[in-house]
Amino acid sequence: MKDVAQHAGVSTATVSRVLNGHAAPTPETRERVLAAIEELGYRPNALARSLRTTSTQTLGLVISDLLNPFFAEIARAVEDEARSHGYCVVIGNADESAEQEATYVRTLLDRRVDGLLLCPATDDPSLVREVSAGGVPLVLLDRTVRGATCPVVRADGSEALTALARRLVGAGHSRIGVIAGPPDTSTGRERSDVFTGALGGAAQIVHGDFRQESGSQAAAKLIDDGVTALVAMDNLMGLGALGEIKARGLRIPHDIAIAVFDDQPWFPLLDPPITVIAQPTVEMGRAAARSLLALIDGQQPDDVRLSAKLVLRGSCGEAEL
Amino acid sequence: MKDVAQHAGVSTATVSRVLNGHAAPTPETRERVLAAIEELGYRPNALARSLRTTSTQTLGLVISDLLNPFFAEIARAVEDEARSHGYCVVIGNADESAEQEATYVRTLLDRRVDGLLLCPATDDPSLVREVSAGGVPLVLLDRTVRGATCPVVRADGSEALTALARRLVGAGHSRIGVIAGPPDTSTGRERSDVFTGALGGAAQIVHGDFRQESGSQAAAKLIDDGVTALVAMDNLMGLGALGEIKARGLRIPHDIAIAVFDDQPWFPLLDPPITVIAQPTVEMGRAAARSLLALIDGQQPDDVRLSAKLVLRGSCGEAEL
DNA sequence: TTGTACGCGTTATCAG
DNA sequence: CTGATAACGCGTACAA
Repeated sequence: MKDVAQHAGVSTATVSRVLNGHAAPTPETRERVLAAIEELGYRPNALARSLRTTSTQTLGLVISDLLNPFFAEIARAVEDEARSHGYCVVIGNADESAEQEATYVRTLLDRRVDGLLLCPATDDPSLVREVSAGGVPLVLLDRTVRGATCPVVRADGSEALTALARRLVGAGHSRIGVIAGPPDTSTGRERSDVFTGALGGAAQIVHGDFRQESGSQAAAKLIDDGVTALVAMDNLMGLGALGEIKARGLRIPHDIAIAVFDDQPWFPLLDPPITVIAQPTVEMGRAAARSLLALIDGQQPDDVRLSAKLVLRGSCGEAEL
Repeated sequence: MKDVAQHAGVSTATVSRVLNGHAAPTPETRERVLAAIEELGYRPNALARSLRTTSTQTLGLVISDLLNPFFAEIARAVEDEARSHGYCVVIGNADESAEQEATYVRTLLDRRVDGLLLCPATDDPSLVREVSAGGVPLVLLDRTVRGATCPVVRADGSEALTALARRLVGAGHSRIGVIAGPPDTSTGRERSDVFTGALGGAAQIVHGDFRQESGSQAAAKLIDDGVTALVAMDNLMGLGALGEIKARGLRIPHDIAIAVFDDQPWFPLLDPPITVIAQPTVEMGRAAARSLLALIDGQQPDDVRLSAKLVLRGSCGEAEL
């Protein structure tokens, strides 16, 4: 910057003013500064700028698992929305580990992100408290924690899950297996609670960890137990369950019905296509980003609940109804 | 930091020394400082630290498309490797747009990442030159650019593609359709060049853009032209092609054979399972991170070429051979 | 071993 | 409209 100033025959202050679009500088000096910048290939140091302004124009996003397409979609939506407001997003991948999540959150805070978007790995509120204590704007995404005091953006699957339960019961299923998420996550508990509630308690539940492998194992256990329908509460566990079904040579929906929470582009390719509960991922990501930006702006955004939708495709025997 | 110093009855210099694990401070003063840090919940400002040390312990990764599982896997591998070396990764999503790619690269440079990993959207070398001119360590990943002078890490699909070509010809296919990537990307060109070369020129090529929609359109065109086999040079275009095949009610491999570049966890679930050319994504990501760290360390890492492997599953009529 | 003082690259205040 | 100058939070030579 000093070089640029010298080159243009002005002070660094003036260079700064040109850079920040202040009204002050004469068109003529502005021209000279711009020319010098161009010639020297000068680029301002964002670190120094942030140190001075205490604003990084950056949002932190800590997600549970980058390899889970559901979160990848959310990440992309967050990024789109943020960019359209002049913000950058730094993504941290917690890999469904509370420890790694905490590490990332602290790293992002140390780098002074202007706000934080968090998909909590567990419903333990301690990390959330830590962030709040630091006074950093925080929004929870997809999952919540016990006694959360910050805005939460998530999908509401109640209606869809209830409809699905009715559908399965109506199709004559009396032994239904639920492949649920971890009991210490809000989505892991709520989805299976709502579903089994609608079922009237006639379900068998196995908890997985939102990963493919756990879906296979849970499916194996439930099939051995004689269920005639399987509901996977996450796309990765659904993938695992489908693999187990295929490995056993079972036919869908004749031998076993299946539905999956989260839609994926390849579900319609299977035979029969898979019935799913689709979450509005893009809207969730965008809404979360907007809420966080509002919070940063000093406003008090409300919680957001977007509803998930049941998409019937045939894997629950819909065609036969 | 001043607060901590006061609280512990020392100078900020001593606090700094404790923070950075210098040998100097007495165990006793160290103890006091640590206590003060704990009590005040002090966290060092990474911005200020980086400004002073000119090192951010951060790697930039600009990828073509976060929603493409291939890149998501790479991103995760890069992150794992980087973290194990004490580095953090900032991911930028270029969305297959050269413009957005350039924006992200500049943003990352402005934030003074210690090095940059780039999956170039096109083979135009100008952006790469710009980075190199800035003296920032740079490694190209998956794709290269014309006249690249920096280390490149990528998969070599020649052997697998040649084997696939032989297989298809051996199975009696004489009209083979290739769904290639954009001609202005190295992977878009090379894969179809190698494949059609091995075929002896008897292929019809349609270029897509590494996205699902373009895969459907390309497949439609090629099927209309009467091909009996389809090879998609990327998993997303493969997804699109499979959708088009399903929509037309064609049977694989009887009516049409298909193979896809990139493996995906759901390919084995289809009936028949899809034959693929699998890239070593994890190793690519890790190798790229290692190369970049070596470069940052002042070494001169060589290019890395990992070989992709043909995985026969049945969608090219292997069972009938 | 510890403290003082300077500088990293910016922005903002205050004179002029 | 422009130019000194202080300050952002930290690391480090230098002196004590």
